[in-house]
Amino acid sequence: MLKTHTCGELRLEHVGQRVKLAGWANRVRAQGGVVFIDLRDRWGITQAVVDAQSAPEAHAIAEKVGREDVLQIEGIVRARPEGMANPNLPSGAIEVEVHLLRVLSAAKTPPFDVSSDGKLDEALRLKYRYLDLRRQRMQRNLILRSKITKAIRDYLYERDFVEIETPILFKTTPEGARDYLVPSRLHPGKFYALPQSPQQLKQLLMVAGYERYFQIARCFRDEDQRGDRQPEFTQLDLEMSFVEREDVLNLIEGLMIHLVQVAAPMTGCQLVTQPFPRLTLQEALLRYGTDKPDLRYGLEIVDITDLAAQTGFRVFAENAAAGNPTRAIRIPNCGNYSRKQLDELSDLARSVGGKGLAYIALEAGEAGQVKSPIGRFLTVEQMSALIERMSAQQGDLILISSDTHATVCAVLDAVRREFAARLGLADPKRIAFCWIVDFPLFDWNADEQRWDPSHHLFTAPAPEDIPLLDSDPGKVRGQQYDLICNGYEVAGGSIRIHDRALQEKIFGLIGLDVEDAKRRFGHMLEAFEYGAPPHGGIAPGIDRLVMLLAGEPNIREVIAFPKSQQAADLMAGAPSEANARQLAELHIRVVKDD
RNA sequence: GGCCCCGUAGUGUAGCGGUUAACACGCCGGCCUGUCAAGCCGGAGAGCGCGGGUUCGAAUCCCGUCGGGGUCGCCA
Repeated sequence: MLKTHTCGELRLEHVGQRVKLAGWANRVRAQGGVVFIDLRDRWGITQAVVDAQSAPEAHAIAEKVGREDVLQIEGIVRARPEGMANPNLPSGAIEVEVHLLRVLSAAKTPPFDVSSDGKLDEALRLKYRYLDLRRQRMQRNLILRSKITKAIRDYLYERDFVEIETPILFKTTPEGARDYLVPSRLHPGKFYALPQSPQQLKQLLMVAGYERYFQIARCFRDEDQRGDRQPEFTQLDLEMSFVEREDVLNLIEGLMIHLVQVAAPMTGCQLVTQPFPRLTLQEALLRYGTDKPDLRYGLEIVDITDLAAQTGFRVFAENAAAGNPTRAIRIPNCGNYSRKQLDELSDLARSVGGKGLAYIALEAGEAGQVKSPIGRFLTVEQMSALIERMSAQQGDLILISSDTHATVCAVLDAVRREFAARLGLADPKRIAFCWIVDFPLFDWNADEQRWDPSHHLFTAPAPEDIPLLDSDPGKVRGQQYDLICNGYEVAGGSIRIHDRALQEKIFGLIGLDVEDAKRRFGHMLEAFEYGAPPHGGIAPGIDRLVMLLAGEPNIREVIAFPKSQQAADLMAGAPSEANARQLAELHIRVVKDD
């Protein structure tokens, strides 16, 4: 080894030892007769001291050392002189008196400062990702990710799960997200698809009798990017046989609590509540306006449809008559908002499809006025009933949306998140999980005049709702569950259909005829005829989970080599053109768009 | 595909119709034996992503385009 110790481990107890260290020059402070070099490796920073008197050769080299040069030093660990310790450095009580200094690899001046976590242009970070990854923030995040992955494996191996790999080259499934296709050289005109998730394969592993399977699986979806969505991402894919919903939820809840404990020493994250609250989808929409509520803060939605219906404000009355709701959120201590600020909130509402946002501002103080553009349509009694319903006090702001259920949800969800940000309510160190259950099995697709699966094709209906499949499919609940954390969906799963007849019935309802179904899923249907156990599973998104545990705002921060929003690798320059020979072998002709 | 924000020395920013295009860090040279965001002195380095237009005059205004980010659609 070129080093006897890491740059993070030397302490007072090592004083007097002869050591070899190697790493990068994090910062260099030349001070005439003595040069200080902060030597950095994955484990930390140790100060090397090169003295012109005692080590003239090393000193001559040290004077020319630049940032990010790769160095090896040999010397003696010594306590720093009285008053010279650096309390900001774990190794700050000691330093290494250098006798020998070697430059193992000189570095060009890097395009940005590797020794700090300061703000940088995203494109620059991605172009020089290997330098970005040297920075402390990214080192911490990737090491955290590794610890989380190991903790997941440990947890599941302890519970007798089997880790099994499934193919990356698989079959296209027209449902769901857009597939990434891989042309076949041996089969002209045919394509593999990269898996959107190993969904079918893990169910087949249940048919195969493994009973408890998991995989840290790479998944691919050719859809537009977001801060929490990359074209390739990693799921903990998991499936169990002979289980019911409770078994899966309990297993995962235990795992998540464990992962927070694993991450906490590195990131200071804290679990907000356990056991995890459970909300039905409907409840989540009514109270938070979204199927992925952030429970780190309140700002809950309150229904005021009955009160609004009685007022003289036409929008409220007409909506109530049409069966549409009016709901509101109380924002504490924002009753002094200016007209301009309130107008901006209407813009926010419009940006998510609303027509506007009514407000009642209760100015602070004894003499505080009630300001509201709809005030003149309400009697004094109606106004006070509304204020009471909202539990509002002087100084509060009430924001009201009246529209279709879906629009009211969208508007008040946006309002809620906006004020959480403005009021600093979403502390990234706090981790608030909740389960969402009781999803409808189908959504009505008005364009195609048919039912679409709201989760996926293999989700089992709630047993008591099976009769409704014939009479009222929209009312059938699926045995589906989502795990939400801090406003992000971090896992989704379900109990699956293991009965061929029921599966065929579902195919029928979503407009797949028998021939179609056989062509696409014949292997599944056939497998179900050979003794399929009842089974179910879930797939937590590891990128999102690590992002949240790390307190990061997007998943690029926890992925070593992420793609840009245009799904490009800015470092290597992917995607790139294939040459004529490659294309010919693959039986591909590229068509230029106009 | 729509909407919004950003693009100025190596980096982060300022400048928003007339400036020798500014500041900090970094870089180069010098001084310095206890620094640790070292300090002090001196210096080099951009014509403002790219293309076009408006104007006497454009980094500043307009159009297009490229790149990055956010968001709606999309993501079973």
